[in-house]
Amino acid sequence: MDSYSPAEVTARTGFTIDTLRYYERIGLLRDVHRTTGGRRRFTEDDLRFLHLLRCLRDTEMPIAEMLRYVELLREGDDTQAERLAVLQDHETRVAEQIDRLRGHQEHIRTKIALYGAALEQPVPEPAEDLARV
Amino acid sequence: MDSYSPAEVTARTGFTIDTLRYYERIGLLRDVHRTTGGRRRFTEDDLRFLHLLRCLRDTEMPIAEMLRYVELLREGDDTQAERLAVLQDHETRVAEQIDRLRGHQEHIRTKIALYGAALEQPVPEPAEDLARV
DNA sequence: GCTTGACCTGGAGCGCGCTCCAGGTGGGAG
DNA sequence: CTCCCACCTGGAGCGCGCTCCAGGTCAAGC
Repeated sequence: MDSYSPAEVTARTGFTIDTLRYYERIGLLRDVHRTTGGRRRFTEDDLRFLHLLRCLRDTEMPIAEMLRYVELLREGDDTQAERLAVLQDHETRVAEQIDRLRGHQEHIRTKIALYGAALEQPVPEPAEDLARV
Repeated sequence: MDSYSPAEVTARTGFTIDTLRYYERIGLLRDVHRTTGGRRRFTEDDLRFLHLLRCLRDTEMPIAEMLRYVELLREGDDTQAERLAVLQDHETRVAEQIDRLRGHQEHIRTKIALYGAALEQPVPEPAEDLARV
């Protein structure tokens, strides 16, 4: 079968089993198959969807927005434009986030360079200045 | 005077006054000056330090690690190497973070492109597939 | 001198996103 | 058949980083 136990899914997606159950509880995962005994079986599609969730979570999309996305999915094909908009808005935020991070990275590197200089010739650079950049 | 009221600092750093008080409470800000009446007055150095804090927070440094950094600062000049190490470790994480974000951004863009294609010629691309990337 | 609004303190509360727990069940290995 | 471990449910708890509140004080402007 191309179906996966919770343990296999945790291995492949990095979500803990508790997180998978949580996502199902709040409606982020829907219609997860069960064995007759009630154990979850995840499909290939579930896995793909979980990879998308991981991508969105790792880029700081709030769960509420992911919920909105799955709600749109559930409503069918005529919500495609809205889903696209959700993703585009998010992509914009991710791009901004990357830019901001790069700026901050620059700042940190500057500070690192100052420390490097101070450690090489310790006397002339008053250490107090290091708190000032 | 080159000293600033809480309101001026919130305007210049983006921290709320509650956050400033919180940072002082937990020891992240130390020795903030007061007027005789007990109101805070922030110095130029405080501002510079707050900008560093903002940079570290925005790049996801946990507060516990920023506390370690200020503790090292407090301990004096012979902790410079350790402070440098803290910053270098962090810079590495920031770089990784940027790389990961770029990967995820690529994924999102791919998905956006799929939606774009589906919306332009709606028939041949089954909408269900959109959940699969 | 009075008003008014920014500011003070200590402490409680909150929102997010999980994470853990108790107590019980399913099902493959030996 | 038995064992044992992965899995189940509902619900409580947690860690982080603030954020808000009550009840009071300071000080600039009129």
